[in-house]
Amino acid sequence: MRFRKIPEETIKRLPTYLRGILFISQQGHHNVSSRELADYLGTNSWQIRKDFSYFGDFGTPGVGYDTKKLIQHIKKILKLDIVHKAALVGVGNLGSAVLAYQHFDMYGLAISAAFDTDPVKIGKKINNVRIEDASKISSLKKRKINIGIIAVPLDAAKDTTDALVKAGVKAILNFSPCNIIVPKKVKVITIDIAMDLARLPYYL
Amino acid sequence: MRFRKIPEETIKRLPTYLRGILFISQQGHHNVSSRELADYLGTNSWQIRKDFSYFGDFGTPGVGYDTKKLIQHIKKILKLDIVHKAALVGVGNLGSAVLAYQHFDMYGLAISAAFDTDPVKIGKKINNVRIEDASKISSLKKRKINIGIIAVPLDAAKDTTDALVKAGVKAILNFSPCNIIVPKKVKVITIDIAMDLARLPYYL
DNA sequence: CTATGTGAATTTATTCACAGCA
DNA sequence: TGCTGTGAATAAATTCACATAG
Repeated sequence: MRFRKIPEETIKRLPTYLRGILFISQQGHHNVSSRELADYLGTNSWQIRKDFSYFGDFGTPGVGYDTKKLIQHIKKILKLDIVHKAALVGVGNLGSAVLAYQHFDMYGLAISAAFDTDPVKIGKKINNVRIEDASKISSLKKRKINIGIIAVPLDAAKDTTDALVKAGVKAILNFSPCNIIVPKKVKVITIDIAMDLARLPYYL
Repeated sequence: MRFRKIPEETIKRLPTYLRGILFISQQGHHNVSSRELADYLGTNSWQIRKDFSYFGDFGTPGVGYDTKKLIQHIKKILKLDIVHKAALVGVGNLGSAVLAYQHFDMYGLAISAAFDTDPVKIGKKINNVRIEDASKISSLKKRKINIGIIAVPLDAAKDTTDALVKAGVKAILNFSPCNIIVPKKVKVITIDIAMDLARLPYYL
């Protein structure tokens, strides 16, 4: 294996691969070929082999990949080998959905704090997470939580972003349909649901 | 202007551009330069000009783009110039969030049907949409609704997909963390929230 | 003089095709 | 023989640089 920088597009695909391999592993398979994984995920085998080739020789020609080893290695690359805590801001419909979402733990992710401004919600517990007053976002620094999830209404997005950045958050998942402005060292991934839905008619 | 195929990546950016131009237009500006739009959206001006160049000469050198014309034209390309009806399946936390989402109408999109299997939910109204029994998905064909949104739990995703396809749905927004299998003529866009969150630790 | 539109250059990603190993 | 790993070929997207138009 030759060392090379892992392309951004490969990084984007890794979580999907991880999901697929975890599933196949749970089915009791100790090995998986690039073809099998590709069929399961709806991709093609050469893409998978190329992607895997960026970070090591894991496969056995004629056999395939050791699922356990592969899971460990992908987790390591994505830094999912240690548990990360995330803080949710905005416990409305979308925020509640995120809190209740069942599929984070397999990636070593846990939402361990939630904030809202609504006095009715503050103090309540959802999925074992107590909702705190949004003014307490600053406490994230002490609690060593450096991932934030923004699920507040559009007009509160800017202030929420600023509060998270001030609290030392280094990565943000943003559900607001807007460009949030952060220092360069902070990574933002935006999921704009309306934008993806708006793209569908084009393909009709 | 020279005719060329619009690249897929350009199509993906168009809804964002549309959002930005709509905002700037609502502020009372009749013109916008590629630089202004780029600053607002957090991108760069040459990307915007290149993207726009694929579908016409809209700009006036020295001035910029006419916002009204640009909005109309982008809507036309994305086929958002006519109102599209979408059907939501699964009115849990996430489904409710999607139903309550305020940002669809500016794209000419309306969720006009909702389905669930829970008898407690069936018959209730959320955001003026009555929740119907999931067995009635087949009625979408008659109602000329050809966009589906899947917000059901993972184990119900396959059956829901099949029901939507059978009902003549031609485009699907899928929130389930799985590869749903559809005929080639059906377009699927998957939003896997856990996958995007799982990518964040990598950048820490 | 300002901002568009676009060829050309560059970078990045995908696909192919096959050598080489179990 | 079956499947990996990877150079090489191809395709696609981004970035630049500048001629051109108002």
